[in-house]
Amino acid sequence: MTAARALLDEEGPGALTMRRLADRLGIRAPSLYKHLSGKEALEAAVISDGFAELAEAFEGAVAGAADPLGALAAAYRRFGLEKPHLYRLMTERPLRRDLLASGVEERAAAPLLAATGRDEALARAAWAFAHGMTVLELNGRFPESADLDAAWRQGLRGFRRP
Amino acid sequence: MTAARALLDEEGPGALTMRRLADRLGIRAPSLYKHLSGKEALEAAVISDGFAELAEAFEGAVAGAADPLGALAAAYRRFGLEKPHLYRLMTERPLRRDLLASGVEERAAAPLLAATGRDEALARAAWAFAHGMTVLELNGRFPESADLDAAWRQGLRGFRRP
DNA sequence: TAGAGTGGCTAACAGTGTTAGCCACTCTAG
DNA sequence: CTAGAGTGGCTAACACTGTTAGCCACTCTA
Repeated sequence: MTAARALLDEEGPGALTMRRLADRLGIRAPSLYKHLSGKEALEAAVISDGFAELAEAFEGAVAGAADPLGALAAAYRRFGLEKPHLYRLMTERPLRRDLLASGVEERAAAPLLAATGRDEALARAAWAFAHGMTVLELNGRFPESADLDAAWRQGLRGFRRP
Repeated sequence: MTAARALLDEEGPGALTMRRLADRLGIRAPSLYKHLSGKEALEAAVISDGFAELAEAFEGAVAGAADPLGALAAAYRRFGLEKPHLYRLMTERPLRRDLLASGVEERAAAPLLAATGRDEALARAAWAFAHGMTVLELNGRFPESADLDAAWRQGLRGFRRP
């Protein structure tokens, strides 16, 4: 399913089409259904990959970091900005967990939970903040002139001393 | 455009279709183009309405509130949960500001900016947190058992004392 | 009274996900 | 070695989507 991922990364979600994907594989669209149950399953496969990548980014970020929460936040933001289409696909809609590779969501969540000392409320609040900052930036909701680094610092300050 | 809004509220974004809207108005789809330039303009009109509603909710919430930030957060969450389709439409994608009713976005943003003492970084961080919490809840990303009130409290604590 | 503007209409196009049904190939069981 | 099943391609088609072209009737105004 690396073809699907390439399509998404290069041309955005509008290009992730059964026919476009089939084209890229030298096949006709209906033949895809011999391998996938449908578009939802295709997206779920891409999302599963995305979670694995995010987990790796997180694990790399916390390894030996003096400030794990800050490192996770930076890694999260970078992930969103570098792979915006994938990030949106992963977060935009309710997750079809039944179609997802098992354990992949938990693995991505683990480093944050560890960084907050297993304080679930704190972890959820920090995640919400990071997701909000990232998706609002991706969607161009902040003014061009906004100092987003300052907003990140401001937010993280509140999560660092429980 | 109250018909569009009804369609969205009652049946979700998948039902907000040019043909469905035309049906509801006793018209054929192409005739809509005599009044609107296309679907983007239709969505922008609905979004403009949404911003006005959100602004009213905010203005009502801060009026005489002892804790303006907490009141805004509660109003924000309530807005998202009560009108999930509208909320998603308003936040999910980059804004077509050129199609939006003028001033409506600023009006909705004003109460938060006031509540943070015009600290823009703080306002953006608080907004990102509230949006993250709301959209993650809407998308079913938190576990069923999660104590979201605790997460909201946890997050707001960090924004309250600058 | 002519002309312009308004707002409806049908027909059509290119695109979407998806299904039905057909056909060739390969692998395995007897 | 051959029969049968399974695999993985195919075309044709359906019901949708947003959108355009072109036509036609009505009303308002000069």
